[in-house]
Amino acid sequence: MNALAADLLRWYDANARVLPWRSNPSPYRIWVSEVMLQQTQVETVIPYFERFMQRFSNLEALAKANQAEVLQLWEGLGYYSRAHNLHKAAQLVLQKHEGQLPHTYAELLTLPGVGSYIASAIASIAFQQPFPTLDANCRRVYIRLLNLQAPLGTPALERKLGEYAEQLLPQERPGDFNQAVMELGERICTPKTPLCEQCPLQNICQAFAQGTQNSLPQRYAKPPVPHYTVTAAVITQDQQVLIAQRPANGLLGGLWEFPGGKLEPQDVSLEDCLKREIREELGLEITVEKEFGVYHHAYTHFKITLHAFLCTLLPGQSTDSLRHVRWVKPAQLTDFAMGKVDRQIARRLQQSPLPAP
DNA sequence: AATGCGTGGCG
DNA sequence: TCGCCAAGCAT
Repeated sequence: MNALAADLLRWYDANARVLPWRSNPSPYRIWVSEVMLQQTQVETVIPYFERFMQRFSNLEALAKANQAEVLQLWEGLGYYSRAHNLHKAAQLVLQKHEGQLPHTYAELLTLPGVGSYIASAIASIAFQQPFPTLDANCRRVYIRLLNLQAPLGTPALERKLGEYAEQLLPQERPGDFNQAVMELGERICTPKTPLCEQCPLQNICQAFAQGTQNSLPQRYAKPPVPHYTVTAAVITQDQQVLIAQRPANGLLGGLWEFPGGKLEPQDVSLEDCLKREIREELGLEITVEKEFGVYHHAYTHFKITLHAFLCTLLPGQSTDSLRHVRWVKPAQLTDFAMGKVDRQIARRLQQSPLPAP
């Protein structure tokens, strides 16, 4: 084993945190943890993982679950296609692999939601196979060790990182090595103000030697994010409110919301915007009664300011033919998975009585 | 291959 | 307050 791997594994053995997916590390638990950890930090994932495992303690339980319940347990974690893909993949494994997660990298890669990182992570951590992981932590650690100045994402850099990861990976304990690099990146070799004094690799780190660690890795500047004004309708009737389910794919796919949409140039007012959106999306005519809060939120690629309004249906309007809407009492809103803003609106509804008919 | 996809924590 | 960043994947 190379000296770097030996040093790092020694550090890991002495410092590795106790994490739920490290105790009782079944392939299923490791898989779920890796999907949840995608673009999401360890501290955020822990409570979600615990709840998920309590409800779906094995692959078969997950495969047989309702999609709605899976989504509900995922609410707040974001990137909801992960939940859809995980659920689909569990059903696929149950049908075609007799409930056993495949052992090979190539087979893992065919599962929906499993890409090169997660396939390597499962193969190495669950099945002790020598596949190097290359996530954001590993990239940062290797870029600093080698003092690489190229911006993230450039092909030459990616190739170099892949070769380096391959070269460092020990045949023994590949899964622990991968986790050690990631945990070093998360706790010591952090994006801002890394704790180089505590780093077991300080003496071989070229960025530390040059004093460049704080400016690595380099990135391309991100384009400015657009800001939209959005309206949402809280349509009430007989002490119930109308919610609508979003399309299965795309932003907040499959989640429930208070219907509405973006303010367009032709809208002369927020009220105008909301009436138009409800007409276009649901074919319903509404009366906009009263403001119900202003909400700010930042998604990955844009920001919104959302104006919610209490509304009522005009006489003669019916929702009977609409498949993706439900009338629910405020207390029931908890049963429907929602994004953050709509959940805030739902909570406010649960705290304030609806207007009397 | 460039872009869309959530949310929370941090400085 | 606000931009940055995170155990990436799909298309």
